[in-house]
Amino acid sequence: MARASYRTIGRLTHYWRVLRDLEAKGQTHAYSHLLAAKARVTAAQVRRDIMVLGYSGTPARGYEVRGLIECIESYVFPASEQRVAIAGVGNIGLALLKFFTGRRPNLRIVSSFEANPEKFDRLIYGCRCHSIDRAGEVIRQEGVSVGIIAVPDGEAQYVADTFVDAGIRGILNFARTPLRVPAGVYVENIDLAMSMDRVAFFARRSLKKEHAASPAKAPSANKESNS
Amino acid sequence: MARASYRTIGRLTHYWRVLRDLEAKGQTHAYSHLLAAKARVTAAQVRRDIMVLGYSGTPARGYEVRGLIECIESYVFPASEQRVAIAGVGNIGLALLKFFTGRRPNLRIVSSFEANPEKFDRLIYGCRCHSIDRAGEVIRQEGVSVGIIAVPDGEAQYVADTFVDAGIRGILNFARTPLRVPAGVYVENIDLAMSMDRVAFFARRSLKKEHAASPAKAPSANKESNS
DNA sequence: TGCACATTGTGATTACCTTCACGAAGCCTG
DNA sequence: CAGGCTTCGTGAAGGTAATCACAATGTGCA
Repeated sequence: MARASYRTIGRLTHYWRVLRDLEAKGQTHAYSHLLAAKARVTAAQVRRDIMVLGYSGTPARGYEVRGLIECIESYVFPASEQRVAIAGVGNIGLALLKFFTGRRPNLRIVSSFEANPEKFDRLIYGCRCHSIDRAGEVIRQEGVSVGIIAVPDGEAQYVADTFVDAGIRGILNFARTPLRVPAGVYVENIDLAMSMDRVAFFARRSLKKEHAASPAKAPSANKESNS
Repeated sequence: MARASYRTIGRLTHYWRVLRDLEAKGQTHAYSHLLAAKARVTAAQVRRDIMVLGYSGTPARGYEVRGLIECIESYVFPASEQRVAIAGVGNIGLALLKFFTGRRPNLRIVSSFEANPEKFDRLIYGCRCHSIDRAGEVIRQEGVSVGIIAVPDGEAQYVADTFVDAGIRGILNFARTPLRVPAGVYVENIDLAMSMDRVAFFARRSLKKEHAASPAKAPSANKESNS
């Protein structure tokens, strides 16, 4: 049973969503073909991904929807509440806080941190805002293991260091700074400006190709945004 | 001169940023080593990426900062204003609108679309809000080539179809629906929930590894977020 | 002027995913 | 109960992107 890669984990959460839809529609079984079509991947890819779960379907019936859902849940989702903290409740940070609140199973943003004293101690979407200087203390106290960085680029490394020192092992980074973290700490970067530039670039290229009447092959629909 | 891949384009925009910083500090030349260190990639990677630009450095001096900046700009950034439209000015959409306004060179969000009539015709960050039903018309009129989708999942495909029909060739998709688009249209997906789940997963795995005292090898800091 | 050194540009290699393709296995039909 | 069909599980092959490693090149110094 191979170790799940970054991409595999992403797809598994996707299958999970598809399976929930199928279950809501009353489907009890699903073939890899069906999952593949709904998730826009190949059937072989689906089977490979499910392989890492150690879950088995049966030829002729495919995968049992309920069983597979539970298997994915126990594999990729936290068994008990996993706590998250967010640094920066500006423009993007606020939107993320609102977006994530109550949305992921067993994942909860419990604290936010800010440099701006005006926001200290306020409750924002049910989440207390602290000074970034108290981050270490609060994170340890609350048992936070995941951090979101949504602060200006220049402060990102400082926040990351604070996070790591306090025991955080996974960081979702929206700053454009590539973070330096010790081995074993997972960082996923989402660089909105980079993604925007890239989309604009390929849109232009596609238009050019059209003019040149060449078969217009863009890297096509898909990628995950990270740095 | 190889064709630039999705990842290469991303890194080039990153080098561009690094180079601008260097220029601001008065540096006139830079070695691939230096750029690599600042962008957290390998020197060979930097040289390969620069290769696709057709730009050459000199052994002994490395790359000329000013020249390389201009070369990257002319390669990845629009030569003249490229117009963007955004569908959905809810939580995330609004944050994006605010985030992107005036931030990228020659890239401007000129219109927004909504299903909610209350917002029609309002100006939001200098950008007029239209009914989604008028999207085709407005997009053609304004010459928009890039679209951002920040609507609820269920509406994403409809918006994408409208965008594509109107001539949009690149889409930045924040909905969790994998979009079906014709070949030649570039889609970059940013699935925030998926990224969050993934970070949480690898954070847990890292903690577990620590307990198991195995060498804790996470996929490590880096990835792009797309579907 | 010529030598020694550091860096570039790039063919070759490696690593990682994805896809192919096929043996094994369960179900349905007759 | 047996045959045929469809699907799963997975070793092998293929593709793409990153890394290695080295020849070529230009610089500064003696």
